[in-house]
Amino acid sequence: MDEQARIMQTLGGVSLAGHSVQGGMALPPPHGHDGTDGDGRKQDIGDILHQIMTITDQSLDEAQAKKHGLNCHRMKPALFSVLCEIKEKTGLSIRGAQEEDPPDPQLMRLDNMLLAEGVAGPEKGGGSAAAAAAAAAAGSPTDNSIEHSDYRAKLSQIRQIYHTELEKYEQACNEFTTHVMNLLREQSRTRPISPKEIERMVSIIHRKFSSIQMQLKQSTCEAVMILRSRFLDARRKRRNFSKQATEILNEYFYSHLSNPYPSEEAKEELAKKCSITVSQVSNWFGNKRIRYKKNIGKFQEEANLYAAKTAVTAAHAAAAAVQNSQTNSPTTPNSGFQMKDEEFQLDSAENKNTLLTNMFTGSSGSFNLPNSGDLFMSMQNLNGDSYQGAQVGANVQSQVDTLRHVISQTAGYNDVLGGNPMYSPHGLNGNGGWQDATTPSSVISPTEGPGSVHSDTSN
DNA sequence: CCCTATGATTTCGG
DNA sequence: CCGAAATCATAGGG
Repeated sequence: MDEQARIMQTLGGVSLAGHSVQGGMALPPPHGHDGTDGDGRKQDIGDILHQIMTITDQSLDEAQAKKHGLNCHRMKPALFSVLCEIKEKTGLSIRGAQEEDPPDPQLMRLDNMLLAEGVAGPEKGGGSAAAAAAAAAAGSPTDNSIEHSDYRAKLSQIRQIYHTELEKYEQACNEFTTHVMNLLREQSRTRPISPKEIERMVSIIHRKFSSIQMQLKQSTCEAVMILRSRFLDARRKRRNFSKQATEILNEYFYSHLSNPYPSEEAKEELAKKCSITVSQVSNWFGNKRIRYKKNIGKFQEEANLYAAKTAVTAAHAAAAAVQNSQTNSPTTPNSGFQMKDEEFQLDSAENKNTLLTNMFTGSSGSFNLPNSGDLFMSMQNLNGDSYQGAQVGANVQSQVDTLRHVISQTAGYNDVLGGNPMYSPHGLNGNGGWQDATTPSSVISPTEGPGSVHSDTSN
């Protein structure tokens, strides 16, 4: 036991010195005890330790030979186990000092962003997808998708660089890790290196490499941001929609004035017709609603224009029927329809609308009005739902004049075609919202909409 | 260069 | 997530 303690003491010093190779040579044997018997062995141990300490100073072959010699030394197992014990003690304190790695929030943020941008995500086609997008963009006349494909091409470029770099880092990391692990494993035969320590070493290496990765991610993020600001932000440099698109949108808007909220399908259709996106349609209607409501007066002309236009369009469809049912007595148009007057005792203007509408709807059964059966809707549609009407009547050409005649003979209704501000925004209630089309209020004077009408936002 | 129109974005409420 | 409202930023006309 006495001897054991001595060895321990000696090794304690050596082991620590060996850790941060600074001893250079074995410590002198500790003093203060009777050491007459173990002198030879002490010499032995000192020799071994010296060899261990200086092993790195020697040439490879030499060291290899020496190592082998050490490995076969009779004292080796005992020494080694003691070294391990000591190491265990010091190792604990080291391990306690630096605990598990925290899931770096910065890295998480970068990862999330890269994922969101589609840079880090699954390879979903990669360049081929971009090529396809470019091809699609080239094929279609949608002008903003050209920029978009450009953006995507650049993005996929970034993505490619990112991936190759990442792969490179990963490979290097793995190589280095295995190299170090082999080294340590090899050394663990002569030095007390526990598997846990190897693990720790590996994790340190990984941390180092992941910090490099983070730099890569960081710069990739920056690149994406720059790209975004160059392209996507350029969408703020808006292009006005084509005249035709605006036309179509306005037609829809004014023909659904009582409820200008296109359904998803309607939006899609409008988007297709206008060569814009659905969200652009939504934007347009959002803007239109708010701006219309804010200053109805300003939109009167436009409203009348489109009302007239659609009325005329509808007229195309209806003209034929109108013509052969009665061309000479338009003042009593309800003769041929099953209208019940008592149900339509509204003010005269609307009554006229009703008459005309019923003329149209009654004579041409192909008017599939959204709320068919609802006469108020029909009235409002006269103002007029040309959406379906345009399709139905597109081929009728020559009856415009007839219809004009019919309309003008319908007392007072020539306002519609004349463009006078008689157009009434049905369905827009006084609170600044569009109410349900099925419960229309009485007509609001166009010049007395919610809030000031003619002042605009002169703030 | 100013002014208005207009498409897009942001903010806020349901 | 949708829509209202406010706001931003540019287009486009004079």
